[in-house]
Parts: sequence; C-alpha cells; structure tokens
Amino acid sequence: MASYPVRNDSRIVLHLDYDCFYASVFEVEQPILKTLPLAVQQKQIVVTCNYEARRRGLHKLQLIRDAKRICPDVVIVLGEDLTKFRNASKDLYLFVKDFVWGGRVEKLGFDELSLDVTEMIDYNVGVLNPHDLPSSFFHLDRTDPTVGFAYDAARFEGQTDPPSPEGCGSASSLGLSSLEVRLRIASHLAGYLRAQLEHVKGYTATGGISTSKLLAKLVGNLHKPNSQTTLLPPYEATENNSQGNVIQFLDAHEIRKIPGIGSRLAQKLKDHVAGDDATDDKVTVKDVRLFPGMGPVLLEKILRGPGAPRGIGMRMWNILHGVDSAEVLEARDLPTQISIEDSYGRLDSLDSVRRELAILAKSLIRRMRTDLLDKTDPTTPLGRWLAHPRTLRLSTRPRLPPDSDTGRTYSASRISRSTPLPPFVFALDENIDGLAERLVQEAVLPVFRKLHPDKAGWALSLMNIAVTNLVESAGDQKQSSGRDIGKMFRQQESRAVPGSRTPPVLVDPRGAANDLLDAWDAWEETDEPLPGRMCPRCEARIPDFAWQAHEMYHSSVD
DNA sequence: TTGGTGTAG
DNA sequence: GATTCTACACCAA
Repeated sequence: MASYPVRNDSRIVLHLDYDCFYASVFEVEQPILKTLPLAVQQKQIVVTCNYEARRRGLHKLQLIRDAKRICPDVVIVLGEDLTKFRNASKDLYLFVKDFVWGGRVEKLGFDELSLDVTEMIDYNVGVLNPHDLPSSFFHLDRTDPTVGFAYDAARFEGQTDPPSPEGCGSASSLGLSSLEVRLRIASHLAGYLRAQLEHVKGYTATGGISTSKLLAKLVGNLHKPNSQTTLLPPYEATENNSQGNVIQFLDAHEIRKIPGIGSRLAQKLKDHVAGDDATDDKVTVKDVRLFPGMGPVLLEKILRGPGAPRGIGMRMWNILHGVDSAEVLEARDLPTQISIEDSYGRLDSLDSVRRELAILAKSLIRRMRTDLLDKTDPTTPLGRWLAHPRTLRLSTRPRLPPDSDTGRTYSASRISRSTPLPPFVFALDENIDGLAERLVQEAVLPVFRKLHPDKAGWALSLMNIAVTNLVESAGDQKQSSGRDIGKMFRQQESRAVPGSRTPPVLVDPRGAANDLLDAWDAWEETDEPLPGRMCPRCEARIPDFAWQAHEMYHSSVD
C-alpha cells in the first residue's frame, strides 16, 4: 500500500480576511461612502469595490469604463498610492496581535492574517466547566481572570462546514472529540476578534477556523462577507463518515483554488489528469488525488520543470490531503525589499523616462525613510537606519513582449538589471528631491542603459525600481546575526594598545557593520594587538579596519 | 549575486 | 491572459 500523509491537528489556526479592504479604508475615512456603491481605481481598472457596488454588478479587476456603464452613479476613488492601505494594514495587524498570546500572527498581504491561537484555546479548554458550557468565560489573559468575554461553549459561533445539525447541544458534549471542543471555543474567539475589529476599528472581516493555515484560509472563503466558518470535525474517517470532513471539503475544490497552486501548476495537473482532449473540464482535487498511479513521485514528475521548487511532489501530495505543516510566522520587522512602480501607456523618450524615474526615486527614498528608519531613539533625532539595502534594481516591461506571436509559451514580460546602491541616499539631512535626482543620474540611468542599450526602439509600459539585499544594522539590543557586540567591546578593551588612555570606540553600530564584524572575527583568531589610530572628533581610538566606516559615520551624522 | 518565474492579495 | 502595485520564495547560472 502507498503511504498517505498524516495530519497533525494539534494546532488551532484562525484566518481573517478584511472585507474589500481598499474600499473599507475609504469607508472608515468617510462613513457616508458605506451607503453608496464605491469602487477603487488604479489606472483604468477597478481594483476592488464595496458590496453595495457588487450588488449592482461591479466586480474586481473590471474596466472603469464598464463599471461606469453598468452603474452610472458609482463613486470612484483613486487608489494608486498604497500608503494609507499600508498604514491601515499595519494598524489592524498590531491591534489583532495584541490579543494573541505569543504574538503568533502572520500577515498575508495587506488584508489577511493567520493566527496561531493554540495556546489560548488549550488554556481555555482547561478552565471550561463541562457541566455548564452555555455560561463559559473566555480568558484573554492568563494573569488577570477578569479580562475576556462570556460565551456559549455548547455551540459554534458563526457557520460551520458541513452545516451543523440544529439542536446538538451540550447533551452530546460528553462524547465529543477534544478537537471539536477546541474548534468550538476557537470559533468564539474568532467572533470576538471580528467584533473588536468592527466596533473599535470599523473594519468587518471574514474568518476561517481550522487546524492549519491552508484549511483555515480555504474554509474562510465559504461565507463572505462579514461572517465566519469553522471546518467541522471529524477530520479523520469514521464509521459514519467514510472519508472525514477534510477530504470531503478539499475534494470538491477546483485544483486551481488551492493556495499555492497557481495557473501554471494547475495547468500541468490538468494536462495530466484530463488529457489533451478534455481541455475545458474543471479538474478537482479529487480528480488529481485519485488519478491512477498518483502519489508524490508522479506529482514530482508532473510538476518538475524550470522554476519548480524541490520536493514539490511531496508537498503537493500533502496539500491534496489537507496536510499543511507550515508554521504561522510572525511578520518580519523589516521588509526584504521595497519597490515602487508605475505603468504607462507608452514611454519611448529618454526625457520622459528620466522624468518618471525621478518620480519613482522620490517615492522610493520616502519609503526607505518610513520603513527602514528608527525614529524612536532620541539620540538620533533624524532617525537611525535599521538596515541598509545594498542593491538597486530597475525593471521594465516592454510594450509588446518580443515573443508575442505564438501565444503558446510564456511571456517573461519583465526584464531587470541591478547595480550597487550608492550610499549617499542614506543621508538624512539632504532633501529627498535632491537625493532622488542624484540617484537617477548616477545609478538608475546607467542601469537603464544596461537594460536598453539601443537609443530608441523600446517602448515601455512599466518601470519599477527596487532596493533589495538589506543588511541589518548591528542592533543596539538585538543580536544582529548571533554576534555579541558587548563581547566585542570587552575584548577590545582587554587587548587595547598600550599607551592609549581613552578606551577605544569600535565604530558607531548604525553603520553598515557586517564587513567590520567579519574583520573582527578574523582579528579574534590572531594574537595581534589591534592596530588603530585616534579620531580627533571622538577623541577615541578607532581600529584601522573600522576607520573607513567610522569616517562615513561622521559624514552622515555631522 | 543576478535575473527570472511563479505565487499571492 | 492581462488589467494594478506590490512582496516573497525559489530557481539556475
């Protein structure tokens, strides 16, 4: 017999999805909009619209022209600048995270969260009074028993899938699996969090409750908007339920609807299970799962190819059985890249390119300052860089992809080139416009020529500039990469060059410190005294290997 | 490290 | 498909 994946249902995961998020941000700003059909515009399309607009036939990714024709009184707001969405998203994230023990909240884009609430649920299972489930109290705080909310633990909050037979109340609770109890309690936590989100912050959300990110997200899609769904046990096969609800639930899904299976993977899977003739058929998870010979090995063979991750066969086999071991990860402190882009009808003169690049560069430097600067430290009033991107990337999209005739194969529509990011962009006392102009002149235009060496002939529909390759500054309290800054200072003192009166200063840790740290590691291997010289500004001894960075520090701070 | 693909919202 | 403006993981070279 082939071996089948085994689910680990020890965790409880909530998924939250703010309803039509961009539109809601405007509605919170201007509540009158809630009563009107509202569409958010980027360029010539409706990126999202509120439910009043959907009732009148509008939908996401619709042409503005069509939207106006179908619903002439639609209110249209511009949503190309993502700043306010980014800010609202962060605010809501921090709001929710405050409730969740251990801060186990992961962000998926601007409008979705996954919460690992296992600890909270298991604690609340422990304090349950099995003789009086209807008057339970959910404890949101381990230490203060007054913090929480009353709820009825004999029933599920919101919807379930499959729908729960009415009237299976506390009487049957004796024989209930602990998973059912835990999911029931979790459904009330989800309901509470959604109510808080709505009443405190003004945002409605849709929820999903299950035992993994995958299942919670999928089941959350069942009842939208402003509702929630719990995937009901039994998850495993029983006498009455030959498959278990997880397989039942997943099997009905079209393969493309499974998170992680995009159009490419879906097409490959369809080609194999449906064959070349039946191209229009909807292929479901069940069709793939039960295909003759199906298993991790066949899946690996089907899905292998350029760009496919290793081990994808096994991962896919797991997913087809509802097995998702991916942990809920806390959102990063810092992004791995920041990019700004704009699209254009036709960009074909160097002058217009230069103008647009300057606009993009300004936004990029603004973003770097808002996302990469620590402004909380009073000793550095202008802010302190938490990370220094080392690479600048320019991407463009030619108006027509050169390989557009055959329609058959892929159109790698974007092309890009990179260059080191010149450090002057980190100067905080210069104005952004000046820095942006200089950045375009000295870095972006040279890469542009690398991308488009021909003087003409190109016509661009999109340009994107990004900073990547972020090197975190050696943090003041945080370990930058497992290295102990305090130890470095201590060792340095104990081995200070004889005759130097002042204790040596290594270098300001806000600089790009990684090269220094490497040099330090190398020196630690030796028994040599540390060579260095005095800095007149600091009246301190600076190690030679740190001298260059130390001068940069003065030039950027003074 | 760079340039590109695929996925997501 | 691509339409918008991103962000991330992962691949080969």
